[in-house]
Amino acid sequence: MTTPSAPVASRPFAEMATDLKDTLLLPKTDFPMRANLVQREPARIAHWEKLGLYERIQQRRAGAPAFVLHDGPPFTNGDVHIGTALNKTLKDMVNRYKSMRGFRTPYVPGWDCHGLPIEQKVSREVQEQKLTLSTGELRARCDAFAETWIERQKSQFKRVGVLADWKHEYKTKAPAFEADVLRTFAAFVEQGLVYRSKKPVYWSIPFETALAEAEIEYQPHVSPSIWVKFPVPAAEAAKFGLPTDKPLFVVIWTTTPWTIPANLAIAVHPEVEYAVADLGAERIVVASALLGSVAAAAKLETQPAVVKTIRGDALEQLQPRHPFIDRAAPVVLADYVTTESGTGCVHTAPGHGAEDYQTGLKYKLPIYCPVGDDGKYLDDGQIPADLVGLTCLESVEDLKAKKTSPANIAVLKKLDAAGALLAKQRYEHSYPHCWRSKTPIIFRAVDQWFVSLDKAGHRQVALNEIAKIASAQGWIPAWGEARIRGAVESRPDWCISRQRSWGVPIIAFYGPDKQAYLDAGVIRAVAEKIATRGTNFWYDSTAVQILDGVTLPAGWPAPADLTCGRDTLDVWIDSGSTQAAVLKRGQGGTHWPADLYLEGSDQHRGWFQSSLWCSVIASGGAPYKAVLTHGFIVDKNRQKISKSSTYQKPQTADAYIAQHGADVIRLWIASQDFRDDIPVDDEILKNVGEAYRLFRNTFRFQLSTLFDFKAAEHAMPVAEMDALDRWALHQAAGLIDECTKAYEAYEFHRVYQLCNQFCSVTLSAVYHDILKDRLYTLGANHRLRRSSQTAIHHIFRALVRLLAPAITFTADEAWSYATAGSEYTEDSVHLQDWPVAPADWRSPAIDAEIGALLKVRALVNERLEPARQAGTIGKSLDAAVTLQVPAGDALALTLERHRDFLPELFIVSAVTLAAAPAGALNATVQPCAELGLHRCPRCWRWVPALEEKAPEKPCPRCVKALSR
RNA sequence: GGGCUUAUAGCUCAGAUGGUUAGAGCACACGCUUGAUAAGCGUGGGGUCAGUGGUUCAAGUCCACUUGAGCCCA
Repeated sequence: MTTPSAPVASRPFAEMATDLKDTLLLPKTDFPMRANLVQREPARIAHWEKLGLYERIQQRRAGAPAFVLHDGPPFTNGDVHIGTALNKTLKDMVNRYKSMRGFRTPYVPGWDCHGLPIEQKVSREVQEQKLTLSTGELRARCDAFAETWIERQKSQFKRVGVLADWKHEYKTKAPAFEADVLRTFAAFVEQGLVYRSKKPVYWSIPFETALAEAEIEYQPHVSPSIWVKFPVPAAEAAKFGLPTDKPLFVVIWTTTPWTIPANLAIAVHPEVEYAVADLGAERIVVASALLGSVAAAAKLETQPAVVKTIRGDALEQLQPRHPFIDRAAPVVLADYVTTESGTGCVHTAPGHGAEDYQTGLKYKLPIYCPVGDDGKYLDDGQIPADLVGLTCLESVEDLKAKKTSPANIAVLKKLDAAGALLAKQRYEHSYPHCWRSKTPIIFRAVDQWFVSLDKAGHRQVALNEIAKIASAQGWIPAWGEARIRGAVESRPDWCISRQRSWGVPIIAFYGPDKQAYLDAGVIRAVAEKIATRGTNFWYDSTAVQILDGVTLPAGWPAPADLTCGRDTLDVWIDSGSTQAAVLKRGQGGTHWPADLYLEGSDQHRGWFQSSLWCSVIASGGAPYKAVLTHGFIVDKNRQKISKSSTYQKPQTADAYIAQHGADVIRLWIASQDFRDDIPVDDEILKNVGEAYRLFRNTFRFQLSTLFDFKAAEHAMPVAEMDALDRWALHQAAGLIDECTKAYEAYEFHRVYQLCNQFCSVTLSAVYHDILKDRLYTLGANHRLRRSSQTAIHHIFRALVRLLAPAITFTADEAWSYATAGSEYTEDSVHLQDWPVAPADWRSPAIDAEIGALLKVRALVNERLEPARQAGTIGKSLDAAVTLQVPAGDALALTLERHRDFLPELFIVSAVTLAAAPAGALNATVQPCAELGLHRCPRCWRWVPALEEKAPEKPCPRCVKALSR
């Protein structure tokens, strides 16, 4: 670090002595006007690291009550996005504010390392390199991938000025952390909440593996679409008041004939009108609106006559029969049924579709999936013998030959043979394909692990906790309560298993009969081993090795007969366990529950919820006392940036910082009401840049006017100070109050607005402008000058600290110049206490009086303007003002009392008070030059007479100043 | 389609419990200053408070609907 050399004594000596300007006490500082943030900030970060600023701040508050902001971990798969930087910066501002307020603020940053996006990225690389890796090898690559990004993100967070306990950071892939995730899982198991059931997933037949949404590609595909008749027994029809004199069928439409054997129901819309239509020999039920298209598909020559119409909800629990399997296909109701295509009667196979699954759960239908891992029909006693063993797969060869799958062909034949096929057509549509095999995927229910959320009353506990937090005003903004309440109330049982590799393995074992074995004690025992050896231990070992030394529960097969499960836990269990792995363990000096969680509003359904469930189940209560949320970054049209045409540049934090510097980005973050969407564009950042310069110049001006002021020597007791200075202190006290209130409410944008207004109006346009005359022209130790310097000194120290949480770099820089006289200091502004205005700063009487005078000043300024426009005066000092004052009222008395102060206040050369003829206040302006006044060459005021004896002929006041 | 939210000058924000001609800073225009100078000061223009309809003596502020936008879900 370099200290710039002082440029003070560099004037050419020829100008010295005789130059009156040199006799002025002009402002002087090394604090540069130009911030040069992009270049300079990294040096300050290095300075802070060398100091161990984070540790110093913690030491400074050792023993103080802690305020724990628990960090939600960013996902470690890319550069820090500007939105992520926004989140981290808000956290940093909260921590810095709280720490200055006197709290110990341990901040343990986290990293979310597991999950599909990383596994997929790594898998694609592996695929491109045509490698075949074991699960363990793949996981090692994922680990390395995450680690690389942790390091890069860390440096990017530091670059924005985030201060954190990087030494105690947590990573969800760390063995100790993974062990805690498993302990959370063990708590679920112990309470009997974990059960096994089926749920449909995307399934790749060639790879016999589940796929995630992100792993499927939509491609054009030709499917056989079929209209199938489900016979309604006459007795059933009669029950529902449907005609029984001809055979009656409910007609469904599907493009996946192979799912017909798994059909368990027919869904209709409760409010849609259905028609019983006469086809001559038989009658069919379809949605009235679709009768025409069904007739066309069936190639009927005449439009069938409608015998009867009936609303969908009146058909509920009608029991049509499956066309070729001996069971009913009950009519159920579902809102997703439309009359846009098909028949309005939707073939429902709960084991083969997402909506079908939901409906299945609602009607308590089995989640039936008669298709094996290999895509072939299983012999389960229900599947017709001639279908067993046929595959649903359309191989790449089939696709080339435009052939449909053997299963489809066989089902079509069976339907035809049963007389159930009303119509058949080629159907071209976009269909999901496996990204690796390029074959169509199927939707297929597989065994999953679920957590029951109602069994032990946890949902009620969670809802109670939500209410409790609400009654303590913990949801900020308040609507956060409704948001998370909705998520918690409507959440179905939690499916916690994933058929993935990059995650925490589910410690489950399978016997020879494929029976699953799960036990809390075993999970805990294995977690102990994983805590030291990492989860690869699970993948690299046999059940015998894993269970070595573990006492098995009664009824378990011998370890030699067990195999290890290959599912991993939903990553939301990882993130839901951070409160256990970090807060419960007091990592880095934290405590449970946290005082605050602070994330984007999407996390009501995400991390806030997963943390709540995990904490409620394992610990009986919420892991946070308050939850603060922010919105998302949008463009100037309030549209998400990804949709924006103007913003195609990279939206990384680094890209923004490289252009504006971290402090401008931080100030932008502080300037926005982050509870709503947060717009960013060049104009906004340009405006913030202006505000930044305003703050910087305010600091600079104040520093420069204090160049010869030493508080210990020159500071004046407030009671002895000049009225104007006491007015300024009163204003500053108000600013401190308001800003503190705003920080307490996390309304940083109010701080920004308040400080902006304070600096530009209260200080720059009024206070500082008026002060220049006395600061520059009076003797160094003049009472007024020292009085003003005392006020500036106090105001500066308050203002810098009020802004320190936001513009951390600049505040620290200004603080260093003020306290150490150089660019850097060890006693950083971030180690200081929050400013509190002493009682004697407040003087409402003075404030009211000066306030009244400032109103007159506004009038004077208005009257000055025409003269300036006319060219008769330039600066206001060139004018003499006559005030016409209504006699006898309060204002007249105030003006009279401050008569001698008025020229200084108005920054004019003379003020005369006169009685107002009309009874209203007015002001008239005359150029001093026309009044026979003389301009002092030193202070530029116009005075009745100059001191002719002095060589430079200054005014008497300046002569006095010079004589000191 | 559902849940939650949002809409005040070009930009960022104020506008308790409904009550005089809707405020501030920035930006903009026109000047001044050149002793905060890649700074500072003054004056000024600019808003049918997203739209429509209601309640009321009175609505940016309450109600309904519509439209745009965001997050989440389907």
